Amino acid sequence: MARAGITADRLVEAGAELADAAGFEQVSLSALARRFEVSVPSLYAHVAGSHDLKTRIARLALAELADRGLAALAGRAGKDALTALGNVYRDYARAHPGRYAAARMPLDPAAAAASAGPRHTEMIRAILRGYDLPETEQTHAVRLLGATFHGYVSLELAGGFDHSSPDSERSWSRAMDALDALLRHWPDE
Amino acid sequence: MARAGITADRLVEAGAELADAAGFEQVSLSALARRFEVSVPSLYAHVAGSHDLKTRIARLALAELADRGLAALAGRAGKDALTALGNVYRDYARAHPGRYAAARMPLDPAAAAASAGPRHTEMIRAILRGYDLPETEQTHAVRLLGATFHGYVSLELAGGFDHSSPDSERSWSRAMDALDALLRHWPDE
DNA sequence: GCAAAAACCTAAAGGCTTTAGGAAGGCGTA
DNA sequence: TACGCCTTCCTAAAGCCTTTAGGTTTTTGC
Repeated sequence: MARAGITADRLVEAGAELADAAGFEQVSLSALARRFEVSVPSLYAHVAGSHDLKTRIARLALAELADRGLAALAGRAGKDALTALGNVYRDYARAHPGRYAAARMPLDPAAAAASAGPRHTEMIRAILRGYDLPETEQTHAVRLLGATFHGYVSLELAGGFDHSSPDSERSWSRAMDALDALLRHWPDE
Repeated sequence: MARAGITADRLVEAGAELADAAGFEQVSLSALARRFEVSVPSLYAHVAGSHDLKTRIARLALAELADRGLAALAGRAGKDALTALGNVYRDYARAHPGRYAAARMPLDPAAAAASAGPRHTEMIRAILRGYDLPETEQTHAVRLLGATFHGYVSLELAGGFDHSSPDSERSWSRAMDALDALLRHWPDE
């Protein structure tokens, strides 16, 4: 019988597509085996199991997000940079909801360290260079920005802002205005 | 054989406890059947299935959160109220991680409308009364606050702030300072 | 006290993961 | 070219989960 030419990367890519189309929780070795017309145990030659596959999808998503973020930040500073990075997260989550969900999956310390996670922190730190925050406040601001980006995107994705006016587009724009204002007038300790 | 005296409420309560102890994704009819020493199909007399059970746990969590929020807001205004509500979310999530995860589960429109979700929006709106925001900006601010609370708590719960200094406690406190400052100096449209 | 409703049961089908062990395709080398 | 080995793929089987179907026992209420 002809070989299907499966590799770990092809599995992860197909898993990511499935996640975007049907939801991250629908990703299973069974579904991928059907997709590649191969028996389920065959997949164990390429990935160590279901958890391994999902972890790889998470790392793919984190890396894609970091790549896009870095590209968006190039040549921008201040509010321009802030908005650009925010839009990268938001647009990615809306275009690839399954991948975004994967990126939020808790990774064990080993996998987390090997992921693009730290690059995300770096990107937000880079934005802060356009504002005038004391060194001791940097980490607090990074956490607040990360939380707000993630929180907004995740609530919007869950449909929290559907069917209510004003539309989410406008709220997002005002959220960026607000974060910019906050960073320009960061409260004293 | 003696009856176990199972009711939907007891199932939901046990499910919530299991979620807090082992994680929301570990909640299953099988686990609860073992817990009550009853066969799995018996549970279908009380809940409509696994999804129904999880939805009920989500609604329980939303209601508990709203109750605590309301109690915390009584007699407070301004930054005091802001911090109090933020702490309710954060403390609840840390004390009941499984329930908190359940509360974040996407509900179908019918279940969402019957849940305590709208009360949460009301609570944040109440906080805004202590600040001077134009009517048209209220919804934007509600969304930003909700997103930031949820985002921070969810990142912290996922361990995002572990093993890095300064400690999360301090960042949280500064986040409350920052949100207060933001609401006092909300940027013009 | 008896009927009906409610709580519980076994049986069974179907989906998912994972391990064990066997067959076949393809590549490197003699 | 042909041999052998590694890798890819297979079937079989066990274990866990959900859900439906249909039967029995306990409890409740008239």
